[in-house]
Amino acid sequence: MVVTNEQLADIFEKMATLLEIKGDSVFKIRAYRRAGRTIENLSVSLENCVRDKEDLKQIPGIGKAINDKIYEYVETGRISVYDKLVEELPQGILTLMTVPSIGPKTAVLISNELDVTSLEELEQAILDNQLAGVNGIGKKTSENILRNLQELRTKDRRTPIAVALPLAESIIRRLESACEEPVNLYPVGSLRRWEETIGDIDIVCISSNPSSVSKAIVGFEEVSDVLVQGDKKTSVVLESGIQLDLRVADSKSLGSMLQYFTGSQQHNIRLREYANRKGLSVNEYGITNDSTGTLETFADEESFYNRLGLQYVPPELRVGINEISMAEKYILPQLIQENDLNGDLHIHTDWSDGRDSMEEMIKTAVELGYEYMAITDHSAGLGVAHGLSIDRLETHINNLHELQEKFAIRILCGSEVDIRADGSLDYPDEILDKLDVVVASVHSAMGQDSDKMTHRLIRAMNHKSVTMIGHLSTRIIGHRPSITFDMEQILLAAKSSGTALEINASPERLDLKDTHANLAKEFGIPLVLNTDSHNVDGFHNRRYGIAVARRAWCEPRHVLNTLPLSRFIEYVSAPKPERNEIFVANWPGVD
DNA sequence: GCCGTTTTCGGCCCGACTGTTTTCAGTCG
Repeated sequence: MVVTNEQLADIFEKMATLLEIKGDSVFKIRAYRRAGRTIENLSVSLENCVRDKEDLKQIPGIGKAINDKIYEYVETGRISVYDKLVEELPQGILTLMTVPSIGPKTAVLISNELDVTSLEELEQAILDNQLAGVNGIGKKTSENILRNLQELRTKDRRTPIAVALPLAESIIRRLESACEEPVNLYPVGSLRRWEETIGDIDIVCISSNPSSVSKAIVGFEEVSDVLVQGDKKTSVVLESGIQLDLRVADSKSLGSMLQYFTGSQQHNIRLREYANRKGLSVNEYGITNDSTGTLETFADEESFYNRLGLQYVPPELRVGINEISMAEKYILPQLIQENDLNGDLHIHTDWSDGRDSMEEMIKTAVELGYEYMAITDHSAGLGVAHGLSIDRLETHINNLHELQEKFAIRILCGSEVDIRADGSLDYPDEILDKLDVVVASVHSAMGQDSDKMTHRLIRAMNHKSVTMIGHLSTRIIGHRPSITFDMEQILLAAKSSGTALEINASPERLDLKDTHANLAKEFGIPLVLNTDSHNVDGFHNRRYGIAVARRAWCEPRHVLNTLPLSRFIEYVSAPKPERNEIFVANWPGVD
């Protein structure tokens, strides 16, 4: 049986909920929940750790009890304590709690009074007027539950960041122009932490007339429902099903507000625990000295963190694992930024399935200030993408050489070459030898079992012409799951063969994902941040790829295409086994 | 259940809003 971290995270999250229903200690519940979140964000596979007999207690938030339960689950596929909890609690109670506004207390109440075990039965019971009137539940609560229940069915729980971010940006622009008084709006929450999917759009607002902002948002055409409208907080649901929370702040405490609403919740809990140990209490308004009772406010986040004796923690790192203890020692990484990139090495044109011409794509790369780029149209095997036959590829290469004369950017000849089912490449060696950059990717036979897929990928990596593996997992967020393979073997092979791994910034891919990119970085494998652009707008997706790299704790030195041109050329010109050494040597003075 | 430069026991983040309550419990983030 394969055990994924997601399964383990899910089971501990469920356990926390079951204990909540049972009315167990809130601290025990919090410990399980925290363990679940930690496991979710882990880059190593716990299954592998168990097989290697590693001590999981060194992971923050995992002690003896949870360590043993993870071992039990990996070894037997069950956790007996969990099974017992499920058995002793009413059937279907976890399902009831998936409805917003139904917490543990309400779930127990509904379960006891109405004898329902599914959402369909609950809906019917409410429609039959059985819920309103049950102790503590009035007409309004009953209506709320019904509405939340029905909404749950129609909307996806989380929205991809590439949908949520442009939407938030547009709302912010429109709110700014809709208000008469000057207003400052800041996206916070999972959006600001650049998570790959977003729960709600959270915005912090500063204005001399906050109620006018609240009024403006409620009046927007696409608002389908108003959930909360108070002095400090307004929540609405948009037609798309996305919830938007607006929170009013005072400019003198903006730093604390941004910090608090950026989260993550887990980070904030850790931060407040840390502050408590120093005799300070933290809330969204500032920091209170426990002995004097005086509240100190902060106009920006940096001074807020510094007051606590901490280095500023970039939002992408605020996950609540070990960033606070590292900030305490001032050893957080200097994360990569968009302008660190000097090139893009995965670009399609209208020669294969791209929309824009080579000239247009090159011009855009020049405008971005890049020193180099690789044009990498598809290989012949990918018929649907109008892949290039050998003859067309040779013409393509000649055309690129001619174009090179006209542009002040180094244009590398490349290809995104299909990795066939057996791990061979879609072009013969003679033509691959003529290319500067080869992105090898899986586009077919994605259902292979883990062994077969692992061997297939390793065979491709061992090819002397393959510069990097493109979008390793091939997942499409929300549509297609990752292919299955043994990550550790892939990383070992990438390292020994001198093959780089791509972070594909295309927002529906984000592949490698953050935890895998982090693992690759730890293995010392060069990462390449590519947009996989199919038109000129595609280049701007690099911000999503940068977010993945930042969430993976990457500095510029971990990413190959931050190298200046001469050093990058030195890297790709060297035989593969020598490349890792060159990559490391090209960043002198860092360990 | 986890954790510790005060601790191996005794702590454990903090506030806004709603609905149904006449003072607060439940939920959410």
